[in-house]
Amino acid sequence: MGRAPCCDKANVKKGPWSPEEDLKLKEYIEKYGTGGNWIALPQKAGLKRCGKSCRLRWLNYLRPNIKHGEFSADEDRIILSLFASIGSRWSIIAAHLPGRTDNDIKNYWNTKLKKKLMGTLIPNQDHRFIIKPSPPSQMLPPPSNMIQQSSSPLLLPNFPSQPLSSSLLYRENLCYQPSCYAPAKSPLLFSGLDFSSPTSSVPTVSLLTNVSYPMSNYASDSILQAAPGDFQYDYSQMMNKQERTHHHKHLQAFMISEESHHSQTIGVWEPEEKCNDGYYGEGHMSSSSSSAIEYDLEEVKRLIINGSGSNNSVNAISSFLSNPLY
DNA sequence: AACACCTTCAACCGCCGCAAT
DNA sequence: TATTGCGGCGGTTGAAGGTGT
Repeated sequence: MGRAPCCDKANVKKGPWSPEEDLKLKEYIEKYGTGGNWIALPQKAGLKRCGKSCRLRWLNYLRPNIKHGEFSADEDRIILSLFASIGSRWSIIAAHLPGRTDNDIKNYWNTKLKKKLMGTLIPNQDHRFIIKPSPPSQMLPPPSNMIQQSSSPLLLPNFPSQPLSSSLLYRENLCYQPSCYAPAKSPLLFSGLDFSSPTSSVPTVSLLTNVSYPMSNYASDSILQAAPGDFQYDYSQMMNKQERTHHHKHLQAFMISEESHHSQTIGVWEPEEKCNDGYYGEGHMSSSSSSAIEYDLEEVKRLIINGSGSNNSVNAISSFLSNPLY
């Protein structure tokens, strides 16, 4: 049996809202609130609209302190960083941008930001993409054990030749996703990476992500990783249990050492099923390594708070945004 | 000026999670 | 435990305006 419609489709108005309707809705909500029942609201407010439509209109347009207009560079940075971390979870991203709605950010991403990003990539003959190199003056010296030592652009395997759908990067678990946002000049980008090997056990470098998930098909199963300057999100707020179980069956935590530029295993998480508080964190580390992750996460937090120059996430996005080719 | 194509973004659609029953 | 209904979310659509030819 299908669900009953939330309203009588035949008797509700659709399409753009008139100023009169806006006024009615605004005045009603300011006077009585939503009453926790959007379905009943339109009738009470004298509107021939679906409750969902009223809710959307209020949240995206009428409610106080909505910010319209151009997105700032800072907002760009936040969106990019969060998208790299959590994908197209617009409501979560919107929560980090006061005055912006998820719809706004989604539209902005789909119409502008994504294109800016694509503008930094150059397709070559075999449908791979390369990152436009930054001017030499901005290049940092590469680490000694860097896989790609040349000054030529970094090759990204199998980058989709189709325009990116809003959630493709996340959903396809593209291991090179963070590099899309990173300027080629970042040494960490190259550290210990072998993007070309589907079976490589070397995790991707999580440049912009906080603690990234899920990990790629190219890396070994689901790998959770952190980079210096990254910070820990409570992913229990971002994924439901089913998702977590799916993505984190055999969790491993990695720390990318900025000094040595190679991956270093610092702990292995127990399978998610064993977790009972819905939080991926210290409590679930195997005992032999729990202190390691605790210390490192604290260190990571400290780096963020102190802004001690190791904040690769921020630096990478800043570099990306300040790249003259951007 | 007229037409075609492109871009933007408000609004809709359908699905999901969760609380109430 | 199963069902129902609502709020919330992300993906998609299509009208309107902009731009190019």
